[in-house]
Amino acid sequence: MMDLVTDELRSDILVGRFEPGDRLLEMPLAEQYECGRAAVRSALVALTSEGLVDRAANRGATVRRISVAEAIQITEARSALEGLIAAEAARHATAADHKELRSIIAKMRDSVGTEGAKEYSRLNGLLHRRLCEMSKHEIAAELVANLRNRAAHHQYRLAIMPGRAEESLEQHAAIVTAVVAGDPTGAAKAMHTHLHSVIDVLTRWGDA
Amino acid sequence: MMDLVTDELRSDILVGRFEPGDRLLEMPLAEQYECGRAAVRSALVALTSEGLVDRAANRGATVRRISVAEAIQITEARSALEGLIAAEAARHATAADHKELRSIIAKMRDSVGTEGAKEYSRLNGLLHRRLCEMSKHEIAAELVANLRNRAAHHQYRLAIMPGRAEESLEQHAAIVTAVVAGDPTGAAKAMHTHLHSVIDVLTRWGDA
DNA sequence: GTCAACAGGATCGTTGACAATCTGAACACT
DNA sequence: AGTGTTCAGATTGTCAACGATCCTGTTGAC
Repeated sequence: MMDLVTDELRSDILVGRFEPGDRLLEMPLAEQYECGRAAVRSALVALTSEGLVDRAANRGATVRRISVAEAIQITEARSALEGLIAAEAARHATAADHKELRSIIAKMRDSVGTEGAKEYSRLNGLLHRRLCEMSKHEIAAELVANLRNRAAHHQYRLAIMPGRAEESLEQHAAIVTAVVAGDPTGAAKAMHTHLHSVIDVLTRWGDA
Repeated sequence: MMDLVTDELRSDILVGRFEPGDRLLEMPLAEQYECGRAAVRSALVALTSEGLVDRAANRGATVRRISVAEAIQITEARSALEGLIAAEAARHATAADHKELRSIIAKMRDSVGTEGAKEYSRLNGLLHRRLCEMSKHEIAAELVANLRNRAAHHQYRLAIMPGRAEESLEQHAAIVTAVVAGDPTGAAKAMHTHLHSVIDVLTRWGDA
């Protein structure tokens, strides 16, 4: 029960059921998840370590608000780590993995014009997540997953930017091409250019 | 009191007061730190999120044991992140920072032949930590600090290897030279070669 | 009208006791 | 001897209540 509450609360924060700045009162959460205050406290401690929750002594917890400046730093760190992941994925990916990656890119290409940004965003997340798994680099994968969670809100705002999908599609395709070619340094470089283009958008966002 | 216990327990694990595999029973720890079981539980949850403690449901917590393979992955992730940090440090370091870095290198050079590996290891840690602070990159610095903690045990075994200090001294000097020169890509590269030499040692260690 | 002191409410932090679960050993059975 | 079973001990998970702390709105003096 204890770990379940942690997962549910994290999930509820990530999907926006709780927004940045919202207070996370122990008693109401205990009722909502049908558990005791102890389980909620445990979850809040864990999510604080993960950087998703702010906690002040005797003043309670809130959903952590990530500034644009922080989102940029998070993306910079992701760039460093996902470069490593892309390189390792290029080394370890199997033929079946190659097929799956190409299939994801194809679906992304389909969803660009037709459907809303939601499907493209889902495929985007799926691609990055599968690359993490293929890299067999558990440490880097865990850190990247955490960073992605922290900036989830900004990622979403970025995904619905007009024209953004077209731009990022080619970058994603370049990453997959390098991984399929078994080119570690090429894959890392492609990942860097992709995430640095994200940083560019965030920077312009911060100035405005 | 609650957060204090977390810090004390983490510190006790890092300095080896508890060794990998040791059980962390709630009741004895509560007596040792003169607090209630709740505070200990809270600390165990937090340290589990940090990767320092293993917890199995209803079976208690132990100090996490890091294999050589994991230590290698940790160092690879550090290489990616500290490359970023070295580059940012090269951008942001002030004249006073340059002076301090050169002073640390000088002290390292002194301690190589004369004193035991303990002083060199201390300066090594200090150098990396100061670079993290100078980079002004809080996100990367936090992640690196965590990774360093996770592999603390292996770092220590590595530090007392004969001849290791001489080899790593020149690598550290190269990093500082690039940072002082305000050369971000050079600093990142120097950091990469340094940490990849650490990975080499760990790899030979793993084979043996 | 402004500011400090104060009381009330809300919320967290801590404690102690109880329930649930796991571990290991003793024991019966084949 | 080997295997399955039962039971006691140890340890964690959960709960309810109490005390401590902080925020808010009000009161009163100046």
